[in-house]
Amino acid sequence: MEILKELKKIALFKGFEDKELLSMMNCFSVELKEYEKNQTIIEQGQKVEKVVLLIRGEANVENIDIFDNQSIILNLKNGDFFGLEETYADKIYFRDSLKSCEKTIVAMFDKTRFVFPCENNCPCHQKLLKRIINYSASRSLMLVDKIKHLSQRGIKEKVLSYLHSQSNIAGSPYFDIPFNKTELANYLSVERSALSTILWKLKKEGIIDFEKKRYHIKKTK
Amino acid sequence: MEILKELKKIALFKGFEDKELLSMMNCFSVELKEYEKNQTIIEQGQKVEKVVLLIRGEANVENIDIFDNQSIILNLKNGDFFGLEETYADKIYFRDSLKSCEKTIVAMFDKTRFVFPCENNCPCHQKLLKRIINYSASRSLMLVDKIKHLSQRGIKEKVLSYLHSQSNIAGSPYFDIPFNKTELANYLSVERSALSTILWKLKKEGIIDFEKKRYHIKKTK
DNA sequence: CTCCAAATGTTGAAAAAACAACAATTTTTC
DNA sequence: GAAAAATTGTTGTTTTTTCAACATTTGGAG
Repeated sequence: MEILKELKKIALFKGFEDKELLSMMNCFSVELKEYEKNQTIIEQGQKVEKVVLLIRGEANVENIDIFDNQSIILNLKNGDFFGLEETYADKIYFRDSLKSCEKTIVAMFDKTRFVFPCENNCPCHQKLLKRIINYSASRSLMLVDKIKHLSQRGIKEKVLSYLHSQSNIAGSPYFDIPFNKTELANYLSVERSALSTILWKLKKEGIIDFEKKRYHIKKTK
Repeated sequence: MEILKELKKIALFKGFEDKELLSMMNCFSVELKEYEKNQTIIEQGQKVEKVVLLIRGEANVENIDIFDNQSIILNLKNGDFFGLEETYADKIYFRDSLKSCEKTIVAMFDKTRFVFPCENNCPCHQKLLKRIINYSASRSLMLVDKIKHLSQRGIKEKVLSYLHSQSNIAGSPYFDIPFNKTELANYLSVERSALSTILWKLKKEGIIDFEKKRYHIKKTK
């Protein structure tokens, strides 16, 4: 079965046997769905009924605020969840939308299984729970990181803060980021054209280098 | 014992019996500590060895960034954890500091117990785990909220986004916030004097009202 | 290959925020 | 309750960002 291979690639299911995965999929009534580029997977305001796991592709968590402006909150890749926090925190409605950036495959999990583990006490729940906690904790830390970037006063500081953090995650001064320039401006919540100007200024000053989505931090600080 | 009464007030331990609490405290080698105003409870860069639970008082999560600027990431109250995410995400060092804003009592939990539940499979772990997940998930959602405020382009939009969200949490147009003006500016990462000007402008326009830490949203949108 | 659309870069003017310095007010401390 | 310290408000100047409009480049789709 094709899907099992995909699932096993995801950190959350590392080391799971085919049998375990199948029982898990049955237990959570997993439903696979496929989306084209720029489709809405979950709409802001919708009821929290499913937990979405990105199997393949890429999607953005987006929000329309009280002033009717749209912003990208997060970028999700395969292995990422959407709706996990809402489920565990007993939220009724989604406050953000999930939109595919490209051809995307997701697994829809029945939310109730996350809240009430199955009667037959299937072992996958125990195993999963620990990983889910780890996942949720990591996500929190990532959000704190984003807060740190957004808290920077100027565009220069914001983008350098972000690039340093990406470099740390990659463990190298050379790294790819998941955004093009327009999306990066959106992520950092700054004017695209101003970001463009500043990136080139930093390049000319020999502080960074970039080409498409690949960046290089030449000078630390 | 005084401490048991304090613990029972905390949402995390609601419904726990004295016996359970005592066994839990023993199991986690809980150590109580008291801090005066403006003391450093945990210093950025320190090793993650304890999980801190605020029992009484108030503390800020603060960070000094790569440009040596300090900012308040979060404000913690009784019932809030510090270090939980780092523990579950297997981080080695703290990337933020925890500083008391007033006289504060904290419980220091041995981190290893969070990672490896005790051999005797004590029931408190099971019970706690579920609540910890709920806590962690709620925190994530709160962080996403903060991101939404910081993503606003102008000071006016930032502060209104924050006040609306506080009003929602309180479930009323009248509500208290945990910050004075200086701290609010810090939290929203804007210039204090500029924030002051804008708050008064909003007041004169009849959009909001405020007095000390109490605010009132008069017009929605 | 050509055309079209999207992404990216550039510029100048307008708006907003930061900064700095100081006045007024409130809170704390002795 | 007076003095000191911290918080808050005010103002003018400087700097930065946004905004708007357009040029250039890139990346498909046919």
